[in-house]
Amino acid sequence: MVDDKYVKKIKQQLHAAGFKLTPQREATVVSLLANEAGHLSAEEIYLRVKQTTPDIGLATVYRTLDILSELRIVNKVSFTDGLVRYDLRREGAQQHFHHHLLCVQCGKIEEIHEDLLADVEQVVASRYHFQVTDHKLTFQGLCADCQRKNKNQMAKD
Amino acid sequence: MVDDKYVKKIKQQLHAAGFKLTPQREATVVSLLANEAGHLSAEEIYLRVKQTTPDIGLATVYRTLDILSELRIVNKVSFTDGLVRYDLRREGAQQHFHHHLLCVQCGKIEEIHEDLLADVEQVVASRYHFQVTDHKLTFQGLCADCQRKNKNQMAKD
DNA sequence: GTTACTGCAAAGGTTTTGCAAAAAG
DNA sequence: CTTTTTGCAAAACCTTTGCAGTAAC
Repeated sequence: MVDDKYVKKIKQQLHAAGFKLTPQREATVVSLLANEAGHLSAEEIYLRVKQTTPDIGLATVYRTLDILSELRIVNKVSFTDGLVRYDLRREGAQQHFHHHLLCVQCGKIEEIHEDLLADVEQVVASRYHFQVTDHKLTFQGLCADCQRKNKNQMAKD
Repeated sequence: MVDDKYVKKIKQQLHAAGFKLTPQREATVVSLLANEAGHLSAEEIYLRVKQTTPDIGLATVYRTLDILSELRIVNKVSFTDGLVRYDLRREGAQQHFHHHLLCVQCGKIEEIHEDLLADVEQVVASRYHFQVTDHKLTFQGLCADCQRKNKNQMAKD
């Protein structure tokens, strides 16, 4: 299911940073890799990991996510519901160029894996003397589904 | 100190939406207007309002911020520390075009009041059929100060 | 007068921490 | 063997809620 190469690579990164390779950490990494969609909260990740590793504790998941975050293997993202969510940084084209579309009506979060900000980062660097290492971009609005629903609703009224 | 016109306008908006104009709400609005920098957490706003209105409660500040947020007078923003912060939406050029530069070293948050995303929003609308009403853009990296500090530090080593 | 609003304290939810036991290297 | 890591429970945190009293309209 999950590409073993990624798991190995992340294990190497952990090892290189002096962390021990415990089953709990591996299970968490595997679980993150298995979840394509991303944007899971710590609790959601915990529930998933628990399916394969039932005796893991929530605190361990938090601690593992902190480590993965520190090693820049996952990104912390935060919308306005006061919950921190975690995204795996994937290889290649997707790694740095990853934006969100948050529907204000149904709450769905879509992802864009396309670099829309290359030009903008240039501007920021030169005009504001700010050395950009990463960015977070979220658009709020209406997803295609909700636009359609609203149109149908209006037709009824 | 604070431009009275803005206070009046916001009071009108509250009134129009059927809310009562209490001293606590006015004090909160005045305090938000007095703080140019923005990005304050509920607690920070509470402490500021308390200076002029000592017997206000934290819950009231939360409730007021909820109302102001609902009326789109303030924006909720959230960085990765799990705290919700509030930004006053100002008039004119600044209202929709407001991005953040977060320094990962010193934690300072700078603002850009310039629309960098007009083109990008066009792309999102047409390519992803997503109707954008708002956006949140944060760049992480090193501010000019920290870049300089790091350079000096390296010279020493 | 009615209704909405307030402060307080208690409850709710998420995240962190202390600690003794267990496991990794 | 030493050091890190774990699970649990308790604590710490931010935010919301219930309620009786108060203030706005």
